[in-house]
Amino acid sequence: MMMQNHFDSAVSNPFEMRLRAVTGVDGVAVANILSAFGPGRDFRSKRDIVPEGKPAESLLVLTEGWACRYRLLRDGRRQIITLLLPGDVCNPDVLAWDRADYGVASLTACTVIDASVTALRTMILRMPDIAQAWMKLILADNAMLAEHNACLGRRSAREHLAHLLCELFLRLKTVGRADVRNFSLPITQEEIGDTLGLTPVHVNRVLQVLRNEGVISFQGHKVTILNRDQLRAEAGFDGRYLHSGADLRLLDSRAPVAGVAAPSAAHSQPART
Amino acid sequence: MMMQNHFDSAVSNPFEMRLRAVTGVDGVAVANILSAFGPGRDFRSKRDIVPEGKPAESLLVLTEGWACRYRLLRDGRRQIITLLLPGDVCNPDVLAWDRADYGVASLTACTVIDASVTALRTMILRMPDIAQAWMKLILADNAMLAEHNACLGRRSAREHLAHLLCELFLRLKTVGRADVRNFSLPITQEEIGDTLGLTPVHVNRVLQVLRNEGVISFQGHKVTILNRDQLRAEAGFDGRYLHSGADLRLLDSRAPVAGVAAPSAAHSQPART
DNA sequence: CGCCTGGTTGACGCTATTCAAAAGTCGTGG
DNA sequence: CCACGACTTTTGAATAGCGTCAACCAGGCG
Repeated sequence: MMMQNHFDSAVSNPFEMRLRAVTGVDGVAVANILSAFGPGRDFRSKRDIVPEGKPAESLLVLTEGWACRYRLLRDGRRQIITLLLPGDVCNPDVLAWDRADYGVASLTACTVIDASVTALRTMILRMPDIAQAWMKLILADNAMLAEHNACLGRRSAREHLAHLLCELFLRLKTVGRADVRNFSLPITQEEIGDTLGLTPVHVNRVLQVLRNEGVISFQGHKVTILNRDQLRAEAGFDGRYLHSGADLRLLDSRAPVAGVAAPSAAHSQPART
Repeated sequence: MMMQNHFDSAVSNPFEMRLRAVTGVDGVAVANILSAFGPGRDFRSKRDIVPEGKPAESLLVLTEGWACRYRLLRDGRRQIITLLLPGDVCNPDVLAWDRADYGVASLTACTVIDASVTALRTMILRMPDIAQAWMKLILADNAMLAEHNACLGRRSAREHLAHLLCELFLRLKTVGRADVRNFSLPITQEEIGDTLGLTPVHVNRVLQVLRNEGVISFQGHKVTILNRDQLRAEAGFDGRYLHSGADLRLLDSRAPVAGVAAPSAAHSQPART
């Protein structure tokens, strides 16, 4: 069953990294899953990958760049349901229905690999551990949606934005796309607003407050977390919902992570409980 | 594998109804799934069924009454992630992790049946169609969470409340708990607020506007949808995301449903497009 | 060089929150 | 049957948070 797949460097493949982190599957199962996918397709920035309500015939995984799932209201208001990062499954529900309730769009230039649904389904039917792996991926998605509900319903704009930055940092970390305290946030403030349920104007203002207070720096779509403890505290962030094996202490200055050079203590500020 | 289960009347069992509606599984598979569950446990109103962050050892299904999944922020703010109605799975993620990210609480007196996770897992491993059924249940949950995100992020209080009423009506309908245009809404306005991300005071005000305009009537926790078309239009409601086979035309006065006596035309108002 | 997209800023308005209190409602016990 | 207390619904007034509108600025690209 194991066959050649289209990934050159297994280690740097974000989908494989995420698969291992979330599902805990072993090497053979990983190779089997990956073997179902074809070569990548490239998309320019801000294109529909799957238009809303349009049936999709294959399951898509983002391997490079940023994308999103979105819902549109009739009058044009848009809610970004999930920001999709490298390694994320774009449309898991294609495993159950051929028509998704949402659209998938690229936010930057990006590349997507796809697998035929029937191929995945037979694989799932024959290999129970792979079925379990997909179940975990879907449930991880579920957990993220639940947390976002809490953010949208009960957190202030400031808390919500801080929460988003914490989440993105950890998610990017688990696919090897974040530094010790910096990461790239290559989307517009309007798109951030569509994610948080805010207007771009308000996103801008809140962002500046966080900047002026020295919690983060943000210039040219590069974010640096200057005060991990404060950011985490303001967000009320507890990353366990990510179920991604990411080391949650990455956001805690009191618990530097083994295997990482001690974070420059000169810049990180002490916790202020 | 088929064995006696604890349901007296298969037809009126809401979990079975939902299972059939969402997953489309046949009689044998349904019986197998049901056979994994024990007799019901009863809960008083407003109790924790699974406290937040506490590990659960079994999968729970609500068969009577209302409950919810919720998340608490440190300062006491609560977001109800999902309202659970008869037939709903309380904690699907127990299939992947033993510790849920949210709590489950009863909102009314209710009864819950449970199945051991290991029993379900072996069943899933051996019977692919049952694995597929659980996948669909989970993805249906996912779809609902996504829609709620759009509600929380981009709908006004009024739109959101209208949307909630539409959703509850259809969901109750698929488990046989709603009339042609009435249903019972046995929770407090504070709990509605925790669902919509609003304060109870504001829920009260919005509710009254809808009442005064004759869109709904609402007294003693009984809701009557007086003007289906207006309610649906104001909510921007499209029930396909429910994936429950519910007849979406139940909310459209122009398409009365076969098999149902013509809704009393004297009371239903004409569409006012 | 001018256009276009995206970021920034200010003034103003509306939606929903907050605080507070009155008026039901319901279960319980006398 | 009535009285009591706890919870829920309702109402009002004041406020805060975020949205809207509009203008201006900066950078990239044809």
